[in-house]
Amino acid sequence: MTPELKLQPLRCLLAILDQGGFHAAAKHLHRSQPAISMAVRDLEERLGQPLFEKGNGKALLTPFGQWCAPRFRELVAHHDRVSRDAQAMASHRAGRVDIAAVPSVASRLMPGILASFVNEYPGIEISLQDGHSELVAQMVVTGEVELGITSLWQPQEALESTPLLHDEIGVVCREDHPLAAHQSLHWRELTGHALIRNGTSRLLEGSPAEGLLEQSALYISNMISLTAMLEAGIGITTLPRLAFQEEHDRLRFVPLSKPRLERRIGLVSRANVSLSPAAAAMQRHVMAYLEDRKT
Amino acid sequence: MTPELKLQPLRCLLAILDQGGFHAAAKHLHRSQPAISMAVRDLEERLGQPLFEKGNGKALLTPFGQWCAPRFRELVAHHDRVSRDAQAMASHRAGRVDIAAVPSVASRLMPGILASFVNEYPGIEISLQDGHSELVAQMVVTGEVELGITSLWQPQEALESTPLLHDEIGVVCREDHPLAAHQSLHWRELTGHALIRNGTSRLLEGSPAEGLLEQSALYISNMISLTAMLEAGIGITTLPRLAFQEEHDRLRFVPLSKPRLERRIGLVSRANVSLSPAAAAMQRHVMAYLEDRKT
DNA sequence: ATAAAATGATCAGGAAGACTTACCATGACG
DNA sequence: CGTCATGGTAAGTCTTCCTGATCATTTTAT
Repeated sequence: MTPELKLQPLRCLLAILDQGGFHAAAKHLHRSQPAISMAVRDLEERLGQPLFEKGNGKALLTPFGQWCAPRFRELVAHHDRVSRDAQAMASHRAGRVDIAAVPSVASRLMPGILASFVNEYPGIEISLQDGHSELVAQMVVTGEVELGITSLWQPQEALESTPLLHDEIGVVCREDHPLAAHQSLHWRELTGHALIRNGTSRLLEGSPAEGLLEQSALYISNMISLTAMLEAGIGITTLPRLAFQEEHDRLRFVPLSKPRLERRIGLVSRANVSLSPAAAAMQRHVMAYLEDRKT
Repeated sequence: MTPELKLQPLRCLLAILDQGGFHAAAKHLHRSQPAISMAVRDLEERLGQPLFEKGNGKALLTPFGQWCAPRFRELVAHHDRVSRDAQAMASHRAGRVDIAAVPSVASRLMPGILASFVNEYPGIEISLQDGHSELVAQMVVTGEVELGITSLWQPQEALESTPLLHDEIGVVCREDHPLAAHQSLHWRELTGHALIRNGTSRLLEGSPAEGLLEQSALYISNMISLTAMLEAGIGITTLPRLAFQEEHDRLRFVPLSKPRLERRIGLVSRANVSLSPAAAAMQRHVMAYLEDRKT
């Protein structure tokens, strides 16, 4: 019923109009002149009406042709737009990645990563949000974000993860605290000191130091508040090194050596679902960036 | 640089999505299944990115594919429209308009409009379908129809709209309902009465009467069912006047005066795309018809 | 007026592409 | 463990499309 108008003949028609003749159009399209003739005839047959006035030697549109031409032009333009956009999307020159990361990574690692990424892929839109590790994992599972950077808790069915770096756990206290002078600490040395729990405290769970958590009466989730409490000398806390702001001159970070604890930070994405081109580029970039940085 | 996307492979892709599998698509397109596979592979090669997830047995789009699919669908729809229009024009049927309208307009306004239109333009084919307001807008955007008559929700980028008329919102209840005797109503007077929500209830959102919706336990989308519920005295509802069938002798329409609410009905078409002659004629006709009718 | 040039149309042959038939690999299910 | 579904692959056939040569007609130049 409705004939299938192929794009090439339409392009021929438009080229004839733009270039002002069959021969010129042929040259413009890098085709031979008969090809143009045939394309036009094919179109005319499909539509059941002549597009060009016959008889006189010149290329002149029929009224029907005049009616068709702008629509054909629009259609071809539409095609080119779609094709170009898809091409741009496929080759990472456009697109969008949504990322979630735990706060420490978001504030200390991502700025550098994103700076070099936007430099390399200027067309890609990026959205970064932070949340605690389980929230990050959940956002990846639900598809709210495509990539997550978070603690590798335990292998989850729906997630695919790549380890990125190890982050050592240590004790944070004020510089004048008795523990501040140590080079490293055994967990027993913490007993008796007021311990403030925070969002990363669950990293102690399952280790010999787990018992310490039960003695702790304070839980502070906000990092700013936590820092203020530590500076006020209200107690000590445990943090991964990455989450400790090393610039703080009144606070000290002392690694826990027995047990030596660390969280493994990794890049997670949904399993069995391939990433968008933009997200794949981001994934490669993150991994390359951290690989470089290790050396 | 920009690959030439042929239409047939695009159709294959869409058929796979719509029919839910390669085999089903093949049957639908009267092709063999390998042809579909090859078409998809051809597309993927041109774009440089896979469109379908490999490995698992099911036909699942990659994110890139999900991004592409709606654009491809739009492009194919555009082609079909151009092809159909040209075909119609070639066969002296002078044209064709596809219109979508919200149900109230389709049932109460369009009969009169179309009656006079076919009288004036006997050669033009008309197709009218109805759907809720967002569906109408979407059909215009995708090019499934050229003209839409719908609630002007908020100005949309891809759409061009012309206001046609204002449609007052009111309360509909049975004639023996306590509210039926009023000439107009303040929204507070509705509290305590069982309110049935319907497809037009979102018109109350953002107004003082919005709170009423939360008390409502019933949502009925079908107008016939809604009328039956009202006649049974199960509750009251709000409707634009145009959606209320004035012939109903057991139901009453009482305007809401505080707040006075109205939906603006308008004629929408795609922006930056010229209408077919037939659609342009229809657009002029609709506007003239309603201008006449106001007086 | 006549030759020269340019227009588009036509035809046969060949290269490229698309479709089909037949067969293969894999995963779900009883 | 076999059966049925999925989609992927390979070789052969057929169609489509393009080219090169040639023709008919009109326009232009001498």
